[in-house]
Amino acid sequence: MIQKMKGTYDITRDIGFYLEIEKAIRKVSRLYNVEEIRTPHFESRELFHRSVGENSDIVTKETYDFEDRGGRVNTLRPEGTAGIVRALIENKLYADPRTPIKRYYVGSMFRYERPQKGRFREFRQFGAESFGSKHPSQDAEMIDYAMNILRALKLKNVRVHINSLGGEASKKTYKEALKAHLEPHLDTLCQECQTRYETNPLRILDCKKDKDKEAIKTAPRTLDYLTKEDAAHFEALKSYLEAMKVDYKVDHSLVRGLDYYTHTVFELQVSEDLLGQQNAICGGGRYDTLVEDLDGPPTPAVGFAFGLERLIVALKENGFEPLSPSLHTYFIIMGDTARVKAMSLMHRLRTGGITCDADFTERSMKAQFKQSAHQNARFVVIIGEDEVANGTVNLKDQREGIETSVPMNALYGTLMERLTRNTNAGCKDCKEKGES
RNA sequence: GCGGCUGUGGCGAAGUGGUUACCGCACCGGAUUGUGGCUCCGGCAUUCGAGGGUUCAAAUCCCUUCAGUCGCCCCA
Repeated sequence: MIQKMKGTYDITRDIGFYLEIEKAIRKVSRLYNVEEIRTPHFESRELFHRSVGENSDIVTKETYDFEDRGGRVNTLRPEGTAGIVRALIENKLYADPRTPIKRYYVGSMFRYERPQKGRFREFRQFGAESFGSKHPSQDAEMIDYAMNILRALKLKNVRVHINSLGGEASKKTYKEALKAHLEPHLDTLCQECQTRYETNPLRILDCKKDKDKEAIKTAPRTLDYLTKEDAAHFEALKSYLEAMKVDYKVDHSLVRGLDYYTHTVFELQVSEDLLGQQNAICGGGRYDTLVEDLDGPPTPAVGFAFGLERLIVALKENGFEPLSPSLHTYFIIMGDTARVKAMSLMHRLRTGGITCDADFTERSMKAQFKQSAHQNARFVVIIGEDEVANGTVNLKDQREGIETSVPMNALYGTLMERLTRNTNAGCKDCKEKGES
């Protein structure tokens, strides 16, 4: 038997979760005036090397690279931002008069990692980006937007962690201060951190291995090295968050693994007993130089990304139940001539917006009734030789248990009348129709 | 990349060398010749993740491999 590739999965029973999440995404994104964008699942390898960072874990050991028949070097996208930025530049979206340019995306990302709880090789992210504003209110709006997605899904107990790395100047002086501080303690750090000391010293801060070591505990904090302007940006962000009643926690160890972040970085975390070390369901931040680094015009930007698998684990723990599809009518068919009539009637009902299904396997009547129950059908329509002869069908209300004989040509009208009579007691589909 | 645990029908789950692989749920058929949910009866894996080996005999022992899961690293 051919099996799915390691770290991938088929969405079968959980499809309802994805549909509900996508629905919430569309609804909330509209409120923030954010449009969808869809970009390719693979890009040139160079794009990710230049954006995510040559020394990031993602690029050094996690990308799916392949050479195509034309000799081009492709990479399956490991994250969403790089492709969006490329599309922004290539399509000159920055020239759109409606600025900032705000776009969201939902789709698969790929990283070659050992799968575990909340982590897959093909996984799905929902993310959003805003291009063209360097104002802290834009950072705040993005955080509020992300939190509102969770509110729409009724997810509780989410903590917002924020920190600031500052702009280029702040980052540089901080990096020097950090290196100066760490130098005498270098030999106490883990092997990997000793390499990071040269390649990416910031990341030493959130190393789990060295977390409790003296050198890390006493390390300087990014916030203490911000320029006056950068510090003001962070303070303003906090006041906007407070204005929107977004609770946050300043987290000095939050530096994040992608090289392109500047100023604000943030994560939305659920408690560790749900997802262990994978408890960040959303991560994001500002990246003011990335567009320029990728040969676009200087454009400040801020964005975030959700891991949908992790979000679903959290939703399940919160008792979230996607709506299960319900069926208006199930046809129970006895005999070939009845089947012809039934097909005709179902076509008529469906044309008028009534959902129906029937048995297509010539099962016993008993089995067909069982099936109607499995399908959660509100009504059962019974049609056999007698009914065909009389031009009627038997209509049974499965909730009330009442069965009546209805002329075939009156079936649609009768069903419509009964389905819309008491919608609050009735089917979910009708309720939804009423809402929109 | 490293470590722990696991892999028996659609699902859950017994079985640790001996004959046709317990059982439960689900499913199908019948009792009830056209009315679900309850009850009763019957059916439903030549095969135990895959491949190889040991043995008179393997789901059970050995080797290899694949996959799942949890953790480390890191990340969404």
